Amino acid sequence: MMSKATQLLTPIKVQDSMEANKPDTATRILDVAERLFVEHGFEATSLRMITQQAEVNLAAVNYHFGSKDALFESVFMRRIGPFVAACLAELDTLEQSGQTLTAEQLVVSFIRPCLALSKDPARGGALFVRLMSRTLVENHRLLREALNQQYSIFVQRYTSAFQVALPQFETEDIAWRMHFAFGVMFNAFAGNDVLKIFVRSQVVSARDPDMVVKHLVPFVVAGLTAPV
Amino acid sequence: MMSKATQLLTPIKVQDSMEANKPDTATRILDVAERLFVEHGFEATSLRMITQQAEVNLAAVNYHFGSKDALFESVFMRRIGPFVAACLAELDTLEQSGQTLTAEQLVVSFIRPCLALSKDPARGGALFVRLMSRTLVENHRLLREALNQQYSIFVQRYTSAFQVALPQFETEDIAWRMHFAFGVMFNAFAGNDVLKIFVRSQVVSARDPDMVVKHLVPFVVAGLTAPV
DNA sequence: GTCAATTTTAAACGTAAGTTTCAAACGCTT
DNA sequence: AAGCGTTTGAAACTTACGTTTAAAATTGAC
Repeated sequence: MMSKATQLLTPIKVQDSMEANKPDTATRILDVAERLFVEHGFEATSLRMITQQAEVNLAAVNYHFGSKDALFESVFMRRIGPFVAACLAELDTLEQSGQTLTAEQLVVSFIRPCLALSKDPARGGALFVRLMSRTLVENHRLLREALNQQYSIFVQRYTSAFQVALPQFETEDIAWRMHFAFGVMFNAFAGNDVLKIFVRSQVVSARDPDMVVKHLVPFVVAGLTAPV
Repeated sequence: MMSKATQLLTPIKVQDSMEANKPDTATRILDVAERLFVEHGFEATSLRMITQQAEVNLAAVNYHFGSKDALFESVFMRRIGPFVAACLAELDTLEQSGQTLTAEQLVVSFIRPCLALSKDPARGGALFVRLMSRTLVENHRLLREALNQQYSIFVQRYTSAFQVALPQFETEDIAWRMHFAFGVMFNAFAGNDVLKIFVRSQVVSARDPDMVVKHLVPFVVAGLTAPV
């Protein structure tokens, strides 16, 4: 699709050189929808906002994805697979090294993909972590139904790894520690600053990924390994 | 207001004895709106859902509160004042005791009001913590504008207290630690389980306040006091 | 008991939402 | 160049939203 202005100025062929690197309609919709869903939430983002910013026709969403719900699912699913794969690859590398794994190594194995994601605009940067955070508190149908449970391997692998790395804890304690640890890590990368409820800006660089990692690792590792 | 059935059966007076303990219209709207805003979010909650469940007329919201936006503000403001006051009262008690405060005491001074809130249905139970969590990630106008900054005293008091309790850290480190600590505490009480993104249910009792506290305190205190 | 102020009611308003339609335009194979 | 499946286009449709209106009911003070 071309913008109306471009269409008038370049009748036949020149548009190719000008817009060759422009992604196709479906991708453009996904990119814009991802950003708007993160910024405004699912309900507050209208298809008209998406299609206008993506410079596509309103009907394109229903043509390519079927519905607004299905669009959200596509936005989410485009990212989660590669992300989980990256974490599991980190775990594989660690476990194949043969050394006895520490909690810190496991934390870093999760943080490294988060950091890579945050620094790669081609994969949406930190948008996906923020999308997960929103999706969680918005309690989307997508999360309640079986669509996501295909990634239960993520939790299983980390649970097993932490049970080995923290043998002094019972299974239930491990679950609680992971609950807290992944909670604080996800929220840190999503830039969710609860203290903003009470004061304008507390941590100025809360969305600088390198700063997050620097301060996050000691906090999480200490929390994970603390005596019960 | 009476339900239609009641109206038919009890023409004049008996309704008083049957519905004497029923809160007035505005309170009923606030109670239902609080629950629905938490469950479905601001945008996905319609005034019709609220007024139907509250058994009041649709126009009652605009009559008593002015608009849907103003209703949300009223819902939020009804709870935040007493909550912040409770935390500050805990801090006052601690500081007046004269002893040198530990990070754990400060953590508990925040957790105790959260726990009291979670166990008191009359004040909405854990709903308000969940509402704060949603309000934060939904980035409400209410939080961006000056309405909330009247509670900056909350952050100031805790910052000062932690600077005394953790003298080995610089101001910026304290800010990061508080950022993480309050993040994990709020999310724990809100019952936000990020691992639910990947698997059905990890921590079964994640919304049992006593269990939360039991596991939360060691984690947070260790994270706060860990060496940089 | 009366009257004024407050509250509740039912209905309607204008707007914006997601979705559908169908013709036009495009891209590709032959 | 023709033909055909795919994609895009402009417009309309249905529905639900927040809000407003004005009459009716209720309440409280005198």
